[in-house]
Parts: sequence; C-alpha cells; structure tokens
Amino acid sequence: MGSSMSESDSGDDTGQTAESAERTRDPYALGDHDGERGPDDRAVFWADAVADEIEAREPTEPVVIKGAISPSGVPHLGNVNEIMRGYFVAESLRERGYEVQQVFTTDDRDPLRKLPRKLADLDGNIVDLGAVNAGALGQNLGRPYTDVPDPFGCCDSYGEHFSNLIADCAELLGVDIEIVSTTELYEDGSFEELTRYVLDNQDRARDVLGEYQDKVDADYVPFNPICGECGKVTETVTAVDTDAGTVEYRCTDMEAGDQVIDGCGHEGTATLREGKLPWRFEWPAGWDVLGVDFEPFGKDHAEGSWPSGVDIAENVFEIDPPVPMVYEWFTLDGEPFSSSEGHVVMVHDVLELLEPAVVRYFFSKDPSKARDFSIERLDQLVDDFDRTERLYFGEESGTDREEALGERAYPPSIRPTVADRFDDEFGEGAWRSVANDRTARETVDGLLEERYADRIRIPYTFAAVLGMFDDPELRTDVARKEGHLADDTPEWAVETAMERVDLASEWARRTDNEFNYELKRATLPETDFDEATEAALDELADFVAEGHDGETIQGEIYETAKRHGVPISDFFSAGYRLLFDETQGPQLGPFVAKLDREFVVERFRRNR
RNA sequence: GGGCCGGUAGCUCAGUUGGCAGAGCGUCUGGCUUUUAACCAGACGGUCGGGGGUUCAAGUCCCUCCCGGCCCGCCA
Repeated sequence: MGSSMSESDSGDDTGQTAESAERTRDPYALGDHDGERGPDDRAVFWADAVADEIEAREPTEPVVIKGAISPSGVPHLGNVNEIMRGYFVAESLRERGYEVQQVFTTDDRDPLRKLPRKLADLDGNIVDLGAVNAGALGQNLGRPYTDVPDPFGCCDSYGEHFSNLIADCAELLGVDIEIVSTTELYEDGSFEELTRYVLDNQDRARDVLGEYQDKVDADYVPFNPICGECGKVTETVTAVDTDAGTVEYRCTDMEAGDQVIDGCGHEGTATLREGKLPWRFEWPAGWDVLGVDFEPFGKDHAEGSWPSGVDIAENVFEIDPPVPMVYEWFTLDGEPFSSSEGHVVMVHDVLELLEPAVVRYFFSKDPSKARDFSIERLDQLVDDFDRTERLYFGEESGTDREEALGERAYPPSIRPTVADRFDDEFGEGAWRSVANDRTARETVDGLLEERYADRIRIPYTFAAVLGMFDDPELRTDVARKEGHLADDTPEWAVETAMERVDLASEWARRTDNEFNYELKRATLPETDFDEATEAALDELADFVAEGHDGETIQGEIYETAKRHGVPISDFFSAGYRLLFDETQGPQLGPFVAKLDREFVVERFRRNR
C-alpha cells in the first residue's frame, strides 16, 4: 500500500488509489503488505490479512461476505470452503467491531447438465443414482435446478434439496449464514434492473466479455431465457425489447460437455425475470445486488472467471469488485473430491469422527496450500488442534509465530462450541446468535477465558483405546486413573472430554487401524511365547478363574510377570496378542474382568 | 504450448524486512522399580523438488528444469 493511500482516505471518494485497487484485485495477494507500515504490520493469520484489505476500503455495515455453490449434487467438505473461509474473515471483522453478514448464494437457476452418479438424502447419506428414479430425473436435463423435482420427494425441487444440505453443513458447524436463492433473485426482480442494463448495453458487454471468450460474437446476447414450452434454459435470443421488458427466443440445442441437450424448437417470448444471465455476468451482478465486500473462491475461478468478473464489474456495471481470495482445493485421502463419483465426505460424516471445533480449525489453515483431508491420519489433525488450544491457554510454549497464530485462529474455531456448551448462560437459543449479537459475543468470550480454559482433552488415539470399553463409567474411571481427569474436573469438562471417545472409536472402526481392537473371539491368534511366558499365562488363567475384579487382576498381571521373570511390557503384549492379535490395547485387567470368564481362562491357556 | 498456485524431517505442517533449518506426531534409548498405552528426559532424523545466478550471507530474491494441481473451448 503506497503512501498515497493515506491521502486518498480523506478526500478521494473512490476510496482507493489505482495502486491499492490493483493490489486488492490480485486474488492471490492475501493482504501481502509492502511493508509501508513496517514488518510488524504483517498479519500472522491469513483471515486478519484479508480483513485488513476489507477494512482499508472503509466498507459500509453490515460488511457482506459471500460464498456460493451450485446445488448440483452432494456438497462435500471441499465445498465447505465457501462457508468456512468466509467465516474466519467474518469473525476477524466482528472482533474489530464490524457488523458482518455472511450470505451464500445457491446457483439454483443453473440448468441441470448431467446426472451425478451419487446423490445424498437430507440426512447426509450418500445414495446411488439407481436408488432414485433416474429416468424421471433425466427428463429434466437443461432445466433450472429449482424446476427439477426433488428425486427424494422431500423438498420442493432438486435445487432446494441440495441447498438444504448446504444449509445443514453451516448449521452443523455453527456458522450463521443467510442462504439466497439465485432463482429467487430473478423471480423477485432483484436482478431485473441489471439484466435490462446489460441488454441495453450489449455492445459494451460483448466487447468486455469478448476479451475473455472467443465465442462472443455479434449475435451473442448476454441473457438465457427459460423456454415457456419445455422449461429448459435456452441460448438463442432472436430479439430484445427492454422497454417492454421481454426477449424473443428459439429453444435450440444446448451443449453440455460432450452431451447435447435437445431444444424443443419452441419460439416464444420471455420476461427479464424468466431467464438468467450467463455466469460471467451473473457473478458480478450478485456483487452489486448483494453489496458484496469479500468473496473467497476456488482456484478454478482464479484465472478465468475472476479477471473477467473484475472487468465486467468495473467496465460494464461500473461497480467495485469485492476483495477476492483464492483457496486451494482439498483432496480426500490423497484423491480429488468427486461428487459425481462418490469420493466425498460430507460435514455430516466428518462430525461422526471429529468435534466441530476441530473441523473449523482445519479450515483456519493457510488457504493457499493444497491440503489432504486424511481420514487415516485424523489423529494428527486433532493433536494439532489440541496443541493450538494449549498454546492459546498458555499451557504450552511454542515459537512466537505459533503462539501468535494460535491466539488468532483458536477463538473463532472454538467460539460456537463454547456458546453451545454453556448455552444456559444465554437466553433461550440466544447462543445461536453469537455471530451478530455483540452482548452474546462478550458473554461467550468471557466464558472462553474464564471457564472453557478448564476443558480437558484426551489424546485422540487414547480416546480410541478407551472406546474398547462399552461401559461409559469404566471409560471415565480409566481416563481418571490415567490422570486425564482429576477429582476436581468440572462435570461439563468430563463430558467434553469423554465425547471424544465415541468419535475416536468410530474413526478406529472405520479405518480399521491399530486402535480398532477387535476381540478375536472365534479363533486363537498365532503366538510364539517362550516357556516362562506360557507358565505365567497359565498361572494368570488360574487367577482369573477364581473370579476377581478388574483392579485386582491388573495388579496380579504385574505380580505374575515378575514371578516368572517376564518383562512387564512383554507380558502385557502377550495378553493383547491372545485377545486382539495386537501388541497394545486397553488397560488389560478391567477389560478381561468385563469378558465372560470361561473365554478368558481358555484363551490365556491357549486352548481356543 | 502459455499463465497461475504449490513442492521444507518417515507423517502433518510452521518458517514475517535475505541472517546458525523448526514444531508436533512417529521411531529409537533411558526414567517412572503396581499399573501396557500414558507421562518425563534424551537421541536419531533434512542436498529446504533438481541445477545455475545475485549476495559477506538464499528455504527466502532472479533464471531454468522436474513433479502435482488449476486456468487458457463451453459451462459453472
């Protein structure tokens, strides 16, 4: 930012110098300061850097942060970038006292171009296309998503079905967004003025877009009416009458990838509300209608749509484009997400494995880096989160940068959790309004510092081990005995800690990793014990046969091992080998005490 | 073919105006001699994708090449 910026702040009503505007048009810039205000000015957390850019433009409140998605199919974790990247910027601005609104458009007037092979019901279960009436769905190719019947029959349309799923994702993550249907923006006239404007200035529109798209020729009309006969989005406009507010069209064939969707040949008239702007115009039009100040988008938009969008915004609509930010895409277990092929994971699924705060934390990481969401290695993500949390509460020290980053990234990750956990501190359901209610924010931030600091985290992998115990009380007892819980740990903190056990054991089960301790009941695992170990096992079997509680058996394991000169850890491993065919496992004494005695005795004797 | 983003320890990543390559986990060793996992201490571990250049000094700046992804038709 040049020194001229400060001069323009006072007088220049554009609010920006060419230099600063140039810089904030770079979607990769992420608030890359030029050091004018010194190196200390550089924000450690990317969301703060973006917030700096937005603030420099002196936005009117509420500051509007937008995201968007096409409701074309399963909304996966990658799509959630649109919600969560904006969320962290929103929170950064709210912490500075700004009122911020997160709006999310569903591009539901876009035509259905092909049938995805996988869909999802409203509960977030992925289902095969074959599970619904694919034939009936196929009849709707070319029609706007909001005019396609919901294949599940539960919502008003296909578009609404998947928009609802996106709304659920935000809800599940505690993010307050307002969903705006693009179809509604057309139908209620919000887009009408801009549509008329574009059609009145077609030459300009063509000139600008033609710089980016070769197909824009003299016949190109930047409007796609919906056929009054077959309901498809058409591409051939034959006449425009903006005074009457109508266009005439012929319903011609539409190319969709390598497929062609047949037009019905109908010739008719449509109003400016009965159609849509092409995407390259629709995106900037949304910035204007919704007053968008910031919008994150995937890297696929960075080189094509964004530059043309800026050009169209400035030279056709004559508005300022929002502050942009590109995010890299995630992979899932090393492979790209694919809604149509079912290589996806939804927020609904992820929350069976992770606390919402950890999921939010995942999205607080540098957007410019491609990241793998590795189900196998979820324990690393959770450990990372736990460490950041300890850094935040000063329970552990790290590098200056780590501590500064934790200071900034942790509060927005945990805030909805804190509000939820102490919801009785708020009015009825008021914790949900934390985003925009200043009083509620103060309350939640106070709770975070004063009460949530006492939370307890059990390491994720150990939580998976505890999952071996079905009995909740036994889980808690073991956690307590291992020093994770103290006598004075508040009840809510015990609950918070123990909630992770179900998540981690689900993870162990799903990945079938070394923490998935499956009791090998049916067959005796292969073993290779020395004589001393075998003698010790026989003796331990006798002891178990007498009937003792878990605590006593645990002690006897040590005693038995000692008597036979078997190293303690080897003896435990022998037990785990016999029961699980593993070298580790849950605390052995309490565990075997819970099993039927005869099985344990026979197993320790290596009989079956 | 052209443009853009990324490539740092086995894994996940952090490295702010160029200034002695870092963390966590994993691994190994030792400690806690009745509580395996836990916890504590220590160690091992890197041609910072390769090569060249600028500089007293390069993970960081420049050039070039390699790898992965995206864009440069349409669509979104």
